[in-house]
Amino acid sequence: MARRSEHSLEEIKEMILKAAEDIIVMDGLQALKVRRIALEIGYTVGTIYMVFENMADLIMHVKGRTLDELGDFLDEYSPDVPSDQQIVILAKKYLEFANQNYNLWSMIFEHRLSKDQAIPEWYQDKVDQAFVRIEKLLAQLAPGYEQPYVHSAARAIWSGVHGICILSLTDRLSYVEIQKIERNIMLLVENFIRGWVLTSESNH
Amino acid sequence: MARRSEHSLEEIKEMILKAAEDIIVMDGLQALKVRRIALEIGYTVGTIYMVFENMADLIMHVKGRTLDELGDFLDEYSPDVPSDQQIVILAKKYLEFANQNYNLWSMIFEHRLSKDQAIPEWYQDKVDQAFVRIEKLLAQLAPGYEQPYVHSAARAIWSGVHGICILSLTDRLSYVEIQKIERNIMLLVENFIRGWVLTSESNH
DNA sequence: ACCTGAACACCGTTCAAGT
DNA sequence: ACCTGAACACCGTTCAAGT
Repeated sequence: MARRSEHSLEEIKEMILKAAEDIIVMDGLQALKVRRIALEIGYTVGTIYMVFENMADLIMHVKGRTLDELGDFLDEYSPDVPSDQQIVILAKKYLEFANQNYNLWSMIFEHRLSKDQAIPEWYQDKVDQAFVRIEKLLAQLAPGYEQPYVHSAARAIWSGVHGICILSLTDRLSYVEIQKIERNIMLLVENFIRGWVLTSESNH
Repeated sequence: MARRSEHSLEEIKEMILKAAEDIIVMDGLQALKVRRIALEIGYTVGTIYMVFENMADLIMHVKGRTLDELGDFLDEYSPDVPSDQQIVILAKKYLEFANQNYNLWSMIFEHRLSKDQAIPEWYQDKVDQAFVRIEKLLAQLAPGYEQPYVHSAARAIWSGVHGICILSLTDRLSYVEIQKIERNIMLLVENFIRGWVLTSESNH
């Protein structure tokens, strides 16, 4: 025992994160235990505390990964359509990601760190990267509003899309059910934009 | 010890729920432990299992209570204002409740029961009572749309309001910060309604 | 019948001890 | 230096034993 050096610390860290993700995808966040991760990667519990401070730290890193994946997924949007349709497409992609990766996605919002623990800066950056990027994309599509107002509108409509997702989605829905949610998202986004553009025009 | 009969089972149940609520309000759901509840009500842990199946059962009852309180609070809305303003007022009241009772309110959405446990019927009824009532109120304000379409729109805009709340709120925000969130809610609701009424008019 | 509290299984975390 | 695994504190839940 001890001093195996079969894997570098970086490799072990990667193995742990991969194992944790697998467990969450299969059985949800509640099924994530140190001993199970240890078993899955062929090390003992102590090893996990070599590369992560504690469980909360490990979970934050899994959440960070999911945010990265979400960002990458949303970047694959197709820019060869009318502006107002792009928002709908982006919103649909968000729904698709949330549905396909439900246990990982919902974990981002379910898990709250205890009051004394501050949100790590690197994590907050990832949140910003994922969501502010969305807001920027939406803001590009805006008519001649003032910058801060555009930002608010983007944030409002995007929160709205997220609200529909979080209240509608459960573990794994059928295609028909997803289509219903898609229609609700379109309802919200299209009517909002229609009302918004209308106000813009009457201002000029 | 044993056979005290100082309180009826109903009284004990009430004491437990009250203690649990107090703990959650003060220190959040994570601070809720059987032993702490037992200490607070002056009984031992075994007693709690006389009136509740387990912790999950107890938590569901606390969530049910919060839903009742939320419903009562929203019923205090003032009907002596223009229809389109009523939605905004209702949405603002929702934000107010969520902010004032943050730990209880967020618990409704944070806590997920393990996969094997089904949602109790009485709890699902309370959810419907709280949220479908909102949807009905919103639906009343609608122009001459078809019934199912009105219902979808109500659900969409209400999910949107909830989305803004869930992404904006944290433990206890200042009055200024709450006002910012209020403005985002108004932005979403007012523009949605404007766009929606517009479509309605062009259909007739 | 009502309530206790020791006992159990399981959890995250630590750290002296091995190589 | 790297890794183990026993030990600790704490958790939810049970149930034989008291009155």
